[in-house]
Amino acid sequence: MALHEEIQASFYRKAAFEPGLAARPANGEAPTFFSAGAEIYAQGEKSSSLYTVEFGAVRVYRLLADGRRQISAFLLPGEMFGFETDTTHHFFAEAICATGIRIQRATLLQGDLAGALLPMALQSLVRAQEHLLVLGRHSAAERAAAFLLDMSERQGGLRRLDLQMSRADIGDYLGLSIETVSRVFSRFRQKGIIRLPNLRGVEIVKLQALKDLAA
Amino acid sequence: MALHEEIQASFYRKAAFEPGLAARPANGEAPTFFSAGAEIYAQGEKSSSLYTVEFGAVRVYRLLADGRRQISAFLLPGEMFGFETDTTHHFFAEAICATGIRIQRATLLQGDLAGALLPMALQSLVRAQEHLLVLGRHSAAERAAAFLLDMSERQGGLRRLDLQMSRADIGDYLGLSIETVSRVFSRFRQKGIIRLPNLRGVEIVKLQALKDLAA
DNA sequence: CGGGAAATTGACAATGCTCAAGAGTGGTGG
DNA sequence: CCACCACTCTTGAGCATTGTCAATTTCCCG
Repeated sequence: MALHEEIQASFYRKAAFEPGLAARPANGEAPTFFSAGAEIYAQGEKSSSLYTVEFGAVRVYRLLADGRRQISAFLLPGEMFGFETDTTHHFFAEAICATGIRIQRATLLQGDLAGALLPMALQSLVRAQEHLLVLGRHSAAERAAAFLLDMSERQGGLRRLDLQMSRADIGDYLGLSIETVSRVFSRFRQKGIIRLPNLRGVEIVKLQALKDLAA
Repeated sequence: MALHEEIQASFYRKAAFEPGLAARPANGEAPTFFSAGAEIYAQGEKSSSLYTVEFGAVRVYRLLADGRRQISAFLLPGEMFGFETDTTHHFFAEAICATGIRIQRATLLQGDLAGALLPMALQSLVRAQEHLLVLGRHSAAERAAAFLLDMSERQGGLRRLDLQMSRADIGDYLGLSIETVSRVFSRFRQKGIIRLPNLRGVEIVKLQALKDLAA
């Protein structure tokens, strides 16, 4: 059984006992499954849908010709992405780990739904603007602290984070090299601010220390 | 006669001869005038309006406790700003130079207008995401080139730019110090890519060279 | 267990920042 | 109208932070 099938099956098992988790959108579409690294859409592709993360995680990014990458957003369950001003995608979107995505065709989004969409778009805008401050005016340590706090808050203040994304992903999100990300995390660990129980896991020990750092 | 009154008077004088310039929005509201440096709104203020630049230029920014500033956007004539997810402003907005702003109360924006608003919000989102790439993964020279090209394109491809904003503004927009901005501009001038006819003016001489740099 | 990818760590280099001094502008008042 | 003055911009020198390159270790996952 392939990994994503395993996940899919476990999702449905869980859904059978937790009806809220399986709540369907008004149009009744079922989520589509993507395994780790799978492309959801590519830059230049025609855009005609909106995407909502059901479970898993997504990275949305742009590439430069020389291979530099900027991840503009990580999307967690419940979050929506794929807004475009025209009919073409200007970004790549990939599943970071086994991920379920609910896809809504844009044709269903005319009329009333445009109004419902505005808050989601504004949410993305606020996130992007917050991110601008981090990239423009924060040191490496401040960026890492802000990232950990953001990820924690977006998971309801959870202190044990399963980040899913690699150091390369984090670096390309924060505008840092993987080595710098690793060094900052190590320094945080040495100071007892966080623990790194496993490769992709982070536990926040001194929350206030992180908040002080995030400035 | 105070500066902004002078400006306002000159605007109306000009308007008398150029009806197009005095064109009023459908709701008939007249623009409000702000002199250079005047605050349009402040972080933490209650937000109940949307703003459209009629003439002049605006900077929207956030401040950190230690004085670091990140300008998230410059707004030029015809562009709209002030989108918020809740009823509080999360940014400061100031006039860069003598500026006219059309203010629309949010109460007028319920219903149908929400749909009309979405494209404007998405436009802001795209700009912010583009800006993320610049701040995260571009060198100082690439940032400056991207900035000049963006300003030029937003003015219809004009090659002689009157930037209005100071080096400090540009630095806080690009995540660079004023000295670095100045040095990069000087290097561009030495290479014959641009000319700097006066303090706030830039003339693009080798457009392609800038485009190559912007990567 | 073992292979391989990811992460960590170290040494060095480069980019951009800070501090400081000097030059150019443009606005203001005499 | 001109000269001054304050402010911004420019330029230089030294330094700090972060990036690059490389070696080593750790951690998964078969």
